[in-house]
Amino acid sequence: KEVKYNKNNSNKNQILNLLNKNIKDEDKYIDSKSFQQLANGLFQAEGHIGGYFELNQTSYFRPICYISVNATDESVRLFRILNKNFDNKLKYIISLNKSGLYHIRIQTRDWNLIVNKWIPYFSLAHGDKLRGLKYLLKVYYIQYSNDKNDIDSIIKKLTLIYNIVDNNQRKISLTDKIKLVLNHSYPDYNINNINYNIYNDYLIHELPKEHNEMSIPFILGFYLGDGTFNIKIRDEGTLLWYIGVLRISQKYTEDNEKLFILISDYLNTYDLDTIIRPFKEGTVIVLKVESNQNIKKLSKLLHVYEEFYFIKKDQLYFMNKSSKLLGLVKYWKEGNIVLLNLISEYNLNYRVKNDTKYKYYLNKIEEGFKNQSDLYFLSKVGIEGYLVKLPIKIKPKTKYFYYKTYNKDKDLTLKTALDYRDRMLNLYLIENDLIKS
DNA sequence: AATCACTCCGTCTGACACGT
DNA sequence: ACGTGTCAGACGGAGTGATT
Repeated sequence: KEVKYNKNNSNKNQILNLLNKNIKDEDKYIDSKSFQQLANGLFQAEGHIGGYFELNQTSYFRPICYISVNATDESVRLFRILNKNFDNKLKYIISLNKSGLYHIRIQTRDWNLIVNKWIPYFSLAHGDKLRGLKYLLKVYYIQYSNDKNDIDSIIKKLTLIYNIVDNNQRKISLTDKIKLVLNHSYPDYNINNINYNIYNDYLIHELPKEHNEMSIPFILGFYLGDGTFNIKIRDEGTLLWYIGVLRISQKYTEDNEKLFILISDYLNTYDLDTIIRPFKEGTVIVLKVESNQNIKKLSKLLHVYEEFYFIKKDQLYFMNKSSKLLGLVKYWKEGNIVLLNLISEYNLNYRVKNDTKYKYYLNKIEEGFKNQSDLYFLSKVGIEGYLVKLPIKIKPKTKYFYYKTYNKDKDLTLKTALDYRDRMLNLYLIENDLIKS
């Protein structure tokens, strides 16, 4: 279980000390390219590029780049590895939120580090984040150029700054800021002469096509930031129905839609289907991996990067484990209960919140299977005996139990077949760490 | 399954302050 | 011009439940 840092078990200095420790030995062998892809995915989701002005009447801009997440032992581990890629020059900011949980920001406000390290490192980002980095670089070149104080440079720089974040919360509007700065440096200049349309041309409207690199670690990192996985329990008819769903939601923008299509196309090459849907009257766009088949495929792809589970460790183990049962428990009572227990244990969305609900589901399973035949996964073979065919991967795909082997005792034959079926299913649960032996 | 309505609180995005 | 500590209001979206 991942440990969350809250006001009862930690203070700021303790967390800071942990962050400043060296990375763990086993993390020293992490593939740096894969980790960079993962970090870029996380940056895509939780990263920020922005900054602020020192003074209202000047255009001197101070940048801020960061990634922020809840403070847990795993997010500390993640940030330590990330910071090692920056020669440990990134700073940490720790804050306590209202519910008593700590939050960490790994950030820099250092132009030098941003231009030489941050921007190159996060060049695998897409859409608005990539655009933001490109704008920030342009701002840097203007701010430190010889003609930085030219009217043209000032307006160009301010225009770029105001477009780094699509929903900026600046107190002064772009036109007011331009007026303030120009008024201060050029009191005689007639600000009514400014043609703002020209400066919009400095913005990048279409990102270059070379940035279409996609990878499983990037998707994993993106999921770590903005994704969620849960299993819905549908309670209709006589039996329960379990549906695994992984979702990543983003604010609806053209950039994000393109990114989702890129991810979707990439996952398609692994024969994995996704659904992209607008949500909340088109303000949000959601990428979903649904259906038990798709979840199983995704689970296998992600499992390769188990060392990168980080802040979604619990959720991803839950996904890996439950995907061993999704789709095959329909006629299998024990499997049904184990899956229900898993869902209850991980306490995720559509959680089995309280005992009453849990007991209700358990009872539903008991009742549901009363009406089902006990001869599931087993069929009669003419007048010769029985055949057991299990939904799991197993050495002989099917196993026969002939009457003649058991002295033509049909009841004994059936019992042996059933014992075999139950034993193998139970073994499957044990081997996949779904129950204790 | 899809969609809608509603609430709450956590994060996002700067902003301020002060030192050198 | 730049480093750094700390703060806060607004907005977004997670969570929830109901309906079709």
